[in-house]
Formats: sequence, structure tokens, C-alpha cells
Amino acid sequence: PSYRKSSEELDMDKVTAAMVLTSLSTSPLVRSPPVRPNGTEGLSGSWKEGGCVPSSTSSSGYWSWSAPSDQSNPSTPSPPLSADSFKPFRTQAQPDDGIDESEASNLLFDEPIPRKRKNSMKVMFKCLWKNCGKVLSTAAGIQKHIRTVHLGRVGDSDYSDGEEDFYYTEIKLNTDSVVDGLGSPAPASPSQSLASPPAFPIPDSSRTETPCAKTETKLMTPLSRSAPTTLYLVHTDHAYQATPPVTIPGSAKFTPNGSSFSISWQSPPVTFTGIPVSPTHNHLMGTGEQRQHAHTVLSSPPRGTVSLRKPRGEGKKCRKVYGMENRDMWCTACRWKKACQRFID
DNA sequence: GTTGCCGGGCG
DNA sequence: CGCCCGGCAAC
Repeated sequence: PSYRKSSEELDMDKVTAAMVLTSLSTSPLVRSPPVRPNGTEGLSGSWKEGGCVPSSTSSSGYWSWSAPSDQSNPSTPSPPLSADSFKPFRTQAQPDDGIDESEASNLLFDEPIPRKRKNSMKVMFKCLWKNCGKVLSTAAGIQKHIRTVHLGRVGDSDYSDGEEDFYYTEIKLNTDSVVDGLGSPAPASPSQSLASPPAFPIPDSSRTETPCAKTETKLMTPLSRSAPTTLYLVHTDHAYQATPPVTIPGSAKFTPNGSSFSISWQSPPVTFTGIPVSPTHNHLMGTGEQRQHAHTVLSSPPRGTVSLRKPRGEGKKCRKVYGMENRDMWCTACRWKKACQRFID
């Protein structure tokens, strides 16, 4: 009850931002540098906030434009949706609840939920220049990249007038399940070829707001950091654990080192013949089992009453996915503390 | 510290 | 049988 930020006001912000965005995208000067309103920052804050809004309505498909595929024209990010979406977020088209409940509970109770799942996100910055799909991991890196490579500014090292901001965007990858939205993602096709359509009680509901709708802050140029974020605080409290239970067999492999680093980030090259290999075939296997070479003799009857060291299944199980507070969403086996039968590995 | 789950108890 | 938990090993 204590702290409540009238959501209406928030919607207003979003709507206005969206309108600004759409009007911009339709305006003729799409690709000329938009002449940032140099003076102050209050404007810029709402500005880039607007750039974020559309993604919240249709997350996955949206990113496809940003693929470095070919003629993706920079600075027309707005998908067909646009101004009609009155309330950009909270569009959970999913009649089922569960997520709804958790979301609502956040508002009803002051802040009871102790800890949501640590949502491990990694944020990268992607150059939007014509045929350049460069992705760096730091804002400074991408700005420098744009300044030197595209804007042709050399010399004076880090003088930034903020113009670079319009040529890159911020993307977020979820460490374990990258949207990998380009075109037809791999996980779609195999899902039917092989078995196990698990048919959860809760269907994917992969929409809702996930990738964006917050952050967008500290990355700015030094001049815009003076007025940090009243908006930011508001966003964080509801844009958090929207992580849908789906876990696409991801392909998030990048090295999380601090320095700049370019990743391919396309759809993974897997042809996917249909073997249900677990997505994590790269590691594991260092630990136990599968080592018997040159090790004959000495006990170890393959069928000993004692099972071998249980290697502890791989993927997340019901408990981790839904959390303790949603225990009644678990599969029965998990509830009885038996081997999970929904996320078999 | 947490999470998966075997073994075992209870109705 | 279904239901649940102590406790341990794997993270």
C-alpha cells in the first residue's frame, strides 16, 4: 500500500511516447540524422523510451528486422502495429492466469514476493548502420565504432554530440533462451518432428513484455546523464519476471567478457536432423560417466544394485521454473519430490 | 547457500 | 495406491 505509482500515468507516458515514435517513423526524414534537440535531457529520456515501447507488444517477431540480414533500413523500427495499441503493455492475450496472478500480486501486496528468479540478461549494443550489423557489448564501444567507422570522425577522441545514439540500438539476450527471432527459428520446426510436446497447463504465453521496456539508462552519452530516470524506477517494478516458462533450446553463446566483441548472433547453423539432443551439448560431459576406457576389471558390475552417481539432471525443473510460491503448478512428481516428469532430461 | 530426488513413512 | 518429507548429493 505504501508506494504506488498510478499506472494510468504510466500508460500516458507510454502512449505519448508511442505516438511520437510513430509520427517520427512516418515522417519523410527517416534516415537523415534526426538532429537531436541538443539542449537538454528531459526530452531525450522520453524519446528513447518511446523507441522501446513497440517491442513490448510483440516481442519475438519484432526483432527480426534488426537482423543484419540485408537491407534493413535503420531507424524505422516501428512494426506494423503502432498507435492503435492503447495499452502497450499488459496485453496478456493469454486467458490463463498464473503469470497474471504473480503480476497482480505485485501490485496488491506491497512487495511481498521475496525474490524473483534471477533473470540473467545480457545487454548488447547493435549498430544499425546500413550494412553493418556490428554488435558490441558496451555502449561506449558501439559509440566509438559508429563515430569512427560510419561518421568518419577521427581525431578528437571521445567527443560525442550524441548523434551516434541514433545509429545503434540496445538489445537484450536472455542468457538461456535467446529469442533468436530471425525468420523461422530452429526450435519451431523440430518441436513437432520429435516427440514430447509437453502440453503444459500453462501454454507458452511468450508474449507480454520481456525484452525491453526498461533499462535504457546509463548507456547514454555523458551529457544525458544529468537527469536520470524517474521513468526508470517506474518500469523496473513491473517489467521484471515476465519470463515465460518456455525455454527455447537456446543458442546463446557469447563470451561475457567485458571488452567489445562481435558475435554472429544469427540463427544457429544447426540443421537439426531431429535428434532430441539437449541444447547444452557443449559442456557437461566433463564431470562424470562416460569414462571407462582402460579401466577394466575391478568391480563395477554394470548392474550393481547401487546406481551410479546420479549426474543430476540438466535443465531447470518445475521448482526452479515456477518457484516455490507456485508450487501447485509443478508436475506431480516434483511436488512429491520425485524425479520430475515434465522437464525430463 | 540452493535444487533435484531417493528412500521411506503415513493414510 | 496417493501424498508427503528427511536427508543427501550435486550444484
